Order: sequence, then structure tokens, then C-alpha cells
Amino acid sequence: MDKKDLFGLCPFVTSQKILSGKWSIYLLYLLKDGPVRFNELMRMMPEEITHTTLSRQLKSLEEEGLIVRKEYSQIPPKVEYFLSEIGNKFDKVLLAMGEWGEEYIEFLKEKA
Amino acid sequence: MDKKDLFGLCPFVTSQKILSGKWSIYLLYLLKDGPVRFNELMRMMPEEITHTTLSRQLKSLEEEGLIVRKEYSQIPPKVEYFLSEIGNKFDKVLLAMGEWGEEYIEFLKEKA
DNA sequence: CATATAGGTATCCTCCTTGATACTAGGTAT
DNA sequence: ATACCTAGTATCAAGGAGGATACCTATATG
Repeated sequence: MDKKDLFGLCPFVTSQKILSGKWSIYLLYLLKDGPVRFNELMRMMPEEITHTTLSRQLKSLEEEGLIVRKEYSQIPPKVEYFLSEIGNKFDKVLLAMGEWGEEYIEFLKEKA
Repeated sequence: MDKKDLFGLCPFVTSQKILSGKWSIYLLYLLKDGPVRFNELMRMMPEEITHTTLSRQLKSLEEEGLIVRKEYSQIPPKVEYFLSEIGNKFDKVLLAMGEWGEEYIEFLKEKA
């Protein structure tokens, strides 16, 4: 029996692929409290990131159905990003991940 | 004020980096029920993966402190991998991620 | 006229991860 | 004598993600 690509079949393989982008988790975290504009996201990013990269990351999260892009027809442009329904449900993972991350940071300090 | 690398400071940035390997999440999932040998892991992987790649993934998880490598001095060699204490605490994230992953798979089916 | 604004795309380059292959150890089975 | 077993490492090639830069829109402002 051949081994198959389990994307869309195994929840862990599927999650792994969704989260593979360098900023996916942090973007979901930034969007969890409501709509944010493109340049606001830029300023909220923890490290330097080009708008090219941010644009690509947002586009792929949108294509995967986790976030929604809403464009206002005005000059200068205004675009808001916010979580979709399935994106919103990711909050439990974020919560657990935030708690684990803090414990891991403690672990790193003790090790040092 | 310059933006900095928040690894070791922000729980989400830190988690993202830990989980960046292509198989990290699935490996933590496979190891959650106890020690597993190298070749057993090979056979449990959902897709084809070379032993070179598996070896590297395990090594980096070990260096990050999430798993422990135990080598038995015997011929042929026997090596077991299992979760460290901080690796074990990741189970809550896995649980939430598993549930979300299943909902996301449902979402994909409805969309199709 | 030049410039700033917000939110992008197009293109190229580079680096990192992964994959493929060959090689290793020492003992046991055929 | 040869092959097989486990659990790797060393080396090289390929692919993809990310970064840098230039360019685009249409309007308002100096």
C-alpha cells in the first residue's frame, strides 16, 4: 500500500501545512481581536518584514480560507483583514500555544 | 526603536520557529504515547520521507529540548525517542490542533 | 510639478530545507 | 563469503520560501 499525501485527511498533517508560512501563527494572533488594515499589520509585526512578504502570507491564508480580505473602494485604498469562521475557531489552538510557548520560554531560561 | 527577533520572548514567535520543520507536529503526535524507535517512526510516517530527513528532524527537535534520544549499546543498534517534560506539555496544543484540524477538513469538504 | 498616501504586483536573487545517493559500524543469518 | 540488520553521517543537487527593489493606481496637498 502506497503512502499518500494526507493533507485533507489527517488533522495534524493538514494543520502543519496551513501553519508552514513563516508568519502564519503570528498573523492569526494579530487578527484574533478584529479587522486590521494592511499597514497596521506591517507595523504590528515583531520583526522586519517587507510588504511583498506580508502580502504573500495574507494571500495564502486567504486562499486557505482562514482569513477574509475586505477592500473598500476609496482613494487612497483601504483594505481590512479579519478571521473567517474557521479561522476564528483556531483561537483554542492559539490559547494552548500561547501557554505552552510561555512555559517553553521559561524552560529555555533555566537551561541557559 | 528597532524591531527585534522575538524568539525566546514572544510565545507565538517562539512556537512558530519550533514548529517550522516539515514534520515537527506529526512527530510530536507520534511520540505522545511513549518511546518509539527510529525505524518504527519511519514506517509510521504518513508520506515518504528519507531517513536522512527524519534523522535531521529528530535531531533538531532534540536540540530544541522537546524530545529525548536514548541509545542502547547493542548490535544491531537500538535507539528510542520520547518526549521530554516540556515536550509532553505540548499535548494540549496537539489536542486543540487535532480538533481544529478535523473541523478544517470538514470545511474543505463543504467548500469543494 | 513633485510628493505623499495605501495597498499592492512583477521580477530577480539568495539562502535554507529537503531529497537522493553513497557510505559507515559490528554482529547475525544463509 | 555474502547479505542483512539498525541507525545513522557526508555530500551534492533541486526546489521553494523569503527578501530587495522597482513599479503601479488615483487623489490630495504643498
